[in-house]
Amino acid sequence: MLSALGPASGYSLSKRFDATLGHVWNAKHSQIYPELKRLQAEGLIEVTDEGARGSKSYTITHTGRATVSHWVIDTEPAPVRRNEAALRAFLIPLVSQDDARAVLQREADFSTQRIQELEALRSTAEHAPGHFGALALELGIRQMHTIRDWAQWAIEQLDQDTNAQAAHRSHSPQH
Amino acid sequence: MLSALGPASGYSLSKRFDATLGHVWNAKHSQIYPELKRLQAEGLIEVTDEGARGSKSYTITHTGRATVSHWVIDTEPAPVRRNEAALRAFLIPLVSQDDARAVLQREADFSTQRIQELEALRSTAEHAPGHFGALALELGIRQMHTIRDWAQWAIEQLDQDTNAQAAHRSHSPQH
DNA sequence: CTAAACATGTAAACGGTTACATGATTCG
DNA sequence: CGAATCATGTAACCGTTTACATGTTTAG
Repeated sequence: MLSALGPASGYSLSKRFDATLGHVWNAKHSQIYPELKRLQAEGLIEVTDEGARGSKSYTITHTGRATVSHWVIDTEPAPVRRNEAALRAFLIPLVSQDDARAVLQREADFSTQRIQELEALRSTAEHAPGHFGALALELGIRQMHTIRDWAQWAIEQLDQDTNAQAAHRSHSPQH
Repeated sequence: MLSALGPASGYSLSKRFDATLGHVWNAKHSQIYPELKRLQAEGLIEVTDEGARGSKSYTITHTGRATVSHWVIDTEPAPVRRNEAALRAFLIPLVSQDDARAVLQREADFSTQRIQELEALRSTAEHAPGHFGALALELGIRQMHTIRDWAQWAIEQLDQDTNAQAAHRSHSPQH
């Protein structure tokens, strides 16, 4: 984050996480402060200013920037292995048809809400095309659309299964 | 998993994670064995059979099944807070245009490969419509499509930006 | 004056991964 | 007979969250 958005104190990094990066990667202040010390000890960042109320401004070093670039370029994509929405989907057959519909509808509603929040962000200056976060924000929005569409599709599937079974019963009522 | 796919030993659960649920939620045997003991102590599962080589077959109890259903129905969706693809996207402006293109292309290629793997799964009996895993698999496939499409869109964006800047330079060459 | 915001830290606990460790059975 | 597979466990470590803890400055 220091490499992308410039120098900051632990406190303002924490605010940046809440505002900008939170939907992509998050960190609490209790993780940030020790991490800043560790990065400083490794020479990847340095204290460049000390302001009011004991605040310290950290700036990324040349080595630090190189390390981040290297990570971006050389890290190979890995499949996500913690997908809570999909886990619930996996277990859906355990619950009643009505409960299943409700669960999926809640997922769809939640996504709709997130889409609105993220699209509001998109019109801010920091997320203009070419800026840090613009690509990530676009991906976030698309992923929310995907979950919403999937949930609506899944509800239709449930209903079709029900109708198909009902139709089958009415055609062969004795079996 | 015991509630969805029936009784299993720690070893076979580990195999099931590798085969079926891995792309959604994963667990290693070192996590599974202690967890089975914990769930047993809480009365959510029980040992129903002891086979060869000291293998123990665990079955979900009535309470266990109720607990899982309750979790599925009552857990509200939470925004994902660890999205490595999006994090890389966020940091893309740090690297050169060529490197950026390569990173995005790798992401697209990786997704294409995953799509093929997951679609191969879809034609298996366990993933037929209405079965455990069918909805989750569909979501997984759609999410991979989303990343692939997004990466391709992002590459186009990069190229358009370059062209626009080149055009701008050629129209006002002195500035 | 006091509540909110600014600002920084530490400790305990938890979930998960990696590595260590052991032994039984089957297949070639 | 030896390698692969079946089968179960523990220990150390790491990243993260929750809770604890403290002090300063600003705005109403």
